[in-house]
Parts: sequence; C-alpha cells; structure tokens
Amino acid sequence: MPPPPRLRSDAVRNRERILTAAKTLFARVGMQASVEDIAREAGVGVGTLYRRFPDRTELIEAVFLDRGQACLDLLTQCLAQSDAWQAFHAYVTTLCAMQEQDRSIADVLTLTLPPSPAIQRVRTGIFHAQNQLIARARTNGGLRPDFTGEDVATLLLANAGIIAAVADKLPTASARFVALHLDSLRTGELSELPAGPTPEQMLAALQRPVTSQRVPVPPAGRPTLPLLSEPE
Amino acid sequence: MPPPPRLRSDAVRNRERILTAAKTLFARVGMQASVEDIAREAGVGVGTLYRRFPDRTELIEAVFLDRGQACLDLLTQCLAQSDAWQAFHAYVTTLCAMQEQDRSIADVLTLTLPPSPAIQRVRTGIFHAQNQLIARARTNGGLRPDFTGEDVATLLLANAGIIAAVADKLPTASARFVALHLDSLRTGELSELPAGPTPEQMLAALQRPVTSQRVPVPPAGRPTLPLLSEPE
DNA sequence: CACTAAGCGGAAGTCAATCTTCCGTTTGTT
DNA sequence: AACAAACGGAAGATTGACTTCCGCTTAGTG
Repeated sequence: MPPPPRLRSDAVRNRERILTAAKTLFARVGMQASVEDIAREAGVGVGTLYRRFPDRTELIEAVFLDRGQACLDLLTQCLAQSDAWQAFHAYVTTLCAMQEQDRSIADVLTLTLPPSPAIQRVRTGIFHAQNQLIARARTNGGLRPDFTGEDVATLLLANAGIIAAVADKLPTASARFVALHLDSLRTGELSELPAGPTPEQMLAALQRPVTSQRVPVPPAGRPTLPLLSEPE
Repeated sequence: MPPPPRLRSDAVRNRERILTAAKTLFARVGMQASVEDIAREAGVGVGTLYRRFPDRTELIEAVFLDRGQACLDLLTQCLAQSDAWQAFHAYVTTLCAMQEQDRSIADVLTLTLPPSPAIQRVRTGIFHAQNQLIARARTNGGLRPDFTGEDVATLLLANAGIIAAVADKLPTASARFVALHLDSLRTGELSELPAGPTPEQMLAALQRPVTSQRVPVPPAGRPTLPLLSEPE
C-alpha cells in the first residue's frame, strides 16, 4: 500500500481549525450543528470542510473522543477522593454541570451514536470507572443499593431536557434539580423503586444513528391509554 | 355588528374532527405536528383545515384548554385525598405518567405558549391548586419545606427530556426516575439546596412563542467556562 | 523564481419538509 | 333546482440543510 500522502501545511492548520470549531458548536447547540455553521465558525469554506471530512461522523467521532476524555478525567479525579459519597456526589454534580456548558456531553455517556472501535473503547472505560464509583459509594458511601449506572444515564437525559428548555434563561434550574435528586440517592427512607430498563435495553435504546435524526412520523401510536388513570 | 354567520353542518363536523385529530397528533409527537399530518389524521384536506384555522395558534389553544382541564381534574382528584403526602405523590406520579402518553402535557404546565386570556385562566387555576397541594404536603405530609411549584415545573422538563429520548424504547425509564426523585422530597436527611429560579424567572423563561420554534444559531455563546471545574 | 499540484472558497444545484394559496368540484340549505 | 358555502388536494413558495463543482490561490520544490 502506498504511504499516506502528506497533507500540505495549510491543510493541516485548517483541519485543526475545523475540529476546534466543531467542538465549539457541538458544545453550543448539540451535535446537530449544521455543516455550514461549523465552516463559518472555523473560518473556512464548506468545500474545505467537506474535502477534509466527507462524512460528518468522522467529525463527530473526533469531537466525541475529546469529550469522552474529559469525562474520564473527571472520573479519575473523583475516584481519587477518599470519601466514597463525596466522590460520587462530586461526579454527578460536575458531570451535570458540564452538560450545561457542553450539550454534547450527554451524548457521550448516553451514546446516541454509531459505535466506532475508538469510541467503544472510551465508552467502556467510562462505564467501568463509573460503575466502580457507584459500587464504592454503595458499599461505603450510603448510596442506595438499587441505584445503577442506568440511573445515571437517565439522569443525564433528564438534565438534558431541562437544559434544552431553559438553560439560557434559568442557569440555576439544572443545578438545583440535580442537588434535589441527589438527596434521593442516600439510603434512608427508601421507597420500593419500579424496575428500570436493563443495561441491555438501555444500550439498545440509546443506539441511534447520528446523521439524519429526523424522525418522520410515529407510524401508528400506542393505543392511547386513558389519560387519568386512577391516582395511586 | 352582524350576527356570526352560521357554519354549515358539514363544516361543524369537520371542525370537530380536526380538533380531535390535533389532540391525537399533539399527544403523539408534541405540538410541532405538521398541518398536513393533522389534516390527514382528520380525514380532511389541508385547505379545509386552513379555512377553519388560518392560524395554528387557535388550534393549539383549543387543544391546550382540553389538556389543561385534564390536569385540573387530576388535581381535584388528588386534593380530595385525605393523606397529604399520598395526594402529592399521586399527583406527581400521575402527571409524569400522563406526559408519557401525551407529549403536550408538559407544555400546558410549563407553558411555552403565548398566553391567551382563556389559557391564562386555566393555568392560574392549575397553579393555584398545585400550590395548595404542595402547601398541604409541606405542613402535613412531610414534604421538604424548600420544595416549590417551580420544582414541579423543572421536574416536568426533566421528564420530558427522558421521554423525548427514550420513551418509545424504554417505557419504564421515566417512572423509575420519577419514583427515585420523589424519594428526595420527603424531609429526612436534607441537603442545602442551591436556590432555583424565582417564580417570575420561571414564568418568563418558559414564555416562548409557539410557532416557528426554530432557533437560528445562538448568537454569541457564553464565555465557555473551563469544563472541568475542580469537583466539589 | 517559477511551476505545479494540492488546496481553497463559496456559488449553485439538490433535496426534503413544511406552509400557504387557489380553483374546479361537491354538498348543504332554502 | 339553484346558489353560496365548503371541500380537497395539486401546485407554488419558502426554508434549511447537504453536496458538488470549478476557477482561483498558495505551499512546496527544483
């Protein structure tokens, strides 16, 4: 096979710029940022962007590896703390705060993108560390025993909902909500939790294609249950 | 002023059909359902729909009054219960479950639509009842004293996030999350909550135009804080 | 310095999804 | 039966994103 042709210096520079621009925009609007916006932010023409990244997924992958690393860093930092509850608490709090700064964070943990080998590796790394953190907090930190990694994912989705709706106008809403939620996680007066999705289900559910996230129209629709089920 | 011209009988019937179709579709996909989809669901032509509802907001308003009534009914039912905590618990649980069945429910409580007199009336009714429920649960039901109506709104936004992401594949996720969250609301080991948005802020934040919810591109963007703030 | 191929920009062509109008046809009402 | 009201849905208009293409620019080399 022929040696990969070297890129010209300006090409390298532009590649870099595009990547930074993508990070910036993905952070700001989520990963549905348009190609043109990214190009503008990078100060290059769309043509350039396309030559370098013919497929949007490459771009996404690059950015995601970066964000994933940030998560891993956070996890490492937290795992280093001695107090198990403190560590867990700091993790959840900081992660959710990061989400507010960077709307692509949620996607890293909750996936929503086609698994490439590299991404898979980072992801399993994250899951592993996260589970470690959870396990420790369960045995030593008073974290309720029925709390799972899936519950973290769900929390991120929930937090994403708040952020999408009001982060710009109510920057305090998310943090308060998370703080509140954390209060439900320590053993104390625990209610019987309904079973949530299994890890497999959760993984499958979040495995959505990235490009063209346009959802046509739900074909049929569930059989519209009665809205006002007898409370309790 | 001339007496309002009577509608022809078929016109009346169609008006009704359109309204039902709108309810159905708004429930299924949220209020961004397209005009054509509604028309098809109603079994009428788009032209008909347009003549009857030249402005999409009328349609929305009609549907929302209906959904609002459902919320009020729920509230009344819950307020009738004797146990204050049970009542509150049932309210939150059922409301969140309703959200899963009907994606326009969240919008009714968290608004997101231009206040018409009629809507305002229903809304204040709901808020009033809801606050009553909260107040009772606080004094008699062990609800933590720092919990407010705004926290309910935030929870709905969060729940909407979960639903939007995975309700189709993980129908259990939302319920489990809500149950978990409810555990954080009883007095017990309470942490110091960060202040959330004030009622005024919350109202203002959720006051968004309904039509054309396309957000162009966030003009500037916050000053990108460092992502990995020192945990804790 | 000059030559060449790699690289660049962005206008223009595609495409899909919605909104909106318009008009020939159907239908209710008197 | 006759007329206006109402209907359906094709067609035009808009919008926003994706992708291609080509004439100009520039880095790298001899």
